[in-house]
Amino acid sequence: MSLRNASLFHRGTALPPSSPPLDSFDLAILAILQRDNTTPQRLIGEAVNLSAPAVQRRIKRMEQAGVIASNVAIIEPAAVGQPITIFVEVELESERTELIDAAKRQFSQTPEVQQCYYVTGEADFILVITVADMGAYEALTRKLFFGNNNVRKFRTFVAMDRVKVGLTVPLPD
Amino acid sequence: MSLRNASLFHRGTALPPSSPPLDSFDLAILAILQRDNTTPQRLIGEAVNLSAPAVQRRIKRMEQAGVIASNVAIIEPAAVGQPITIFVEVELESERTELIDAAKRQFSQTPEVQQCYYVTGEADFILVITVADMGAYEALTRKLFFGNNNVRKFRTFVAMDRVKVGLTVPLPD
DNA sequence: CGTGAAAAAGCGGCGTC
DNA sequence: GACGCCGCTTTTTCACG
Repeated sequence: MSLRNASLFHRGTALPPSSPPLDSFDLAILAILQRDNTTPQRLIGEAVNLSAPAVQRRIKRMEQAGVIASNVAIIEPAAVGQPITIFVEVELESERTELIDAAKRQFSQTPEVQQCYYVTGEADFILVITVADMGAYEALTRKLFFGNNNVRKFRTFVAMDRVKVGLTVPLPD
Repeated sequence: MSLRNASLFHRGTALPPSSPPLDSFDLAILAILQRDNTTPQRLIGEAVNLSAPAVQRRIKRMEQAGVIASNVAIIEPAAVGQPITIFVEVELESERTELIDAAKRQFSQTPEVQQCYYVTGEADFILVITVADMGAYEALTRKLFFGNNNVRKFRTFVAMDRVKVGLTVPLPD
């Protein structure tokens, strides 16, 4: 694997170099927010033994530090007409930097591509895709893979069961 | 492309029966909330040409219907000591129902396993795992895979770049 | 669905340790 | 520097038309 200077931190959202470490209060707050970020600061304060303003200051600090990346509503894909989830392993012909970057760009711009990771191992990319039906997936493969002559091969895994939908990060005790 | 959604059935994750279909207002609201669910209802109302209480009623309805699965803070894994993301394809020896279910249970209960899908294709499961370092991953493989004699083999893909972190669902226009 | 009032939550300053 | 207590402002919530 030709590892160029791969910075694991991507996108300007890297953590500030000198961000103060998280204490147990911060972790307790995060544990609540990643389950339900509509929880009032008052209740969070009671749960962690802190006043509401203290909770508020910590949340704001963690947002600015990038610890909290965003606050979002999680939508059930089936409810908006995308009931099928598919994993795809993509292997490229060439791993030249420009071609890798071109692939990243194309995958990023495709709305059906929910997640795209550049990986080591026997594949170069792993994609998580949601579609309305297999016809839509077939059309997508034509555009993304067969229509791209830098794609050597790809393997498809259709999800039959979403056993665990991890949004939660395992927090230290 | 039809505006209305078609039938939405996907195994266990079915929606409550007879939930009213989503109209273009609902979709516009969802598009905002899945990007930032702290957006005031007043601003959402201005964006979609609706009053704040109307927005609020629609949001509540979609929450109860399961269209909005949850409201969460997205945490940067690196900030909480889990900078490494790994994909794993797992192939089982036997696909007997009890063994499949046992595997589902074990993966679900493992905190490092962020996502777990039961899939068709050349593998049976695909896992998304976050860990502090490769030592932690090696320990995990011993527990989950080498320590489980129903696991025939597994393939590891270490993420070098999170090109796209899709939480957003592609909404119809 | 919109209007308007009441309740609640978010937000900021100030004194204290 | 961080906390807690106080107000003020904004948002949420729930009548009713």
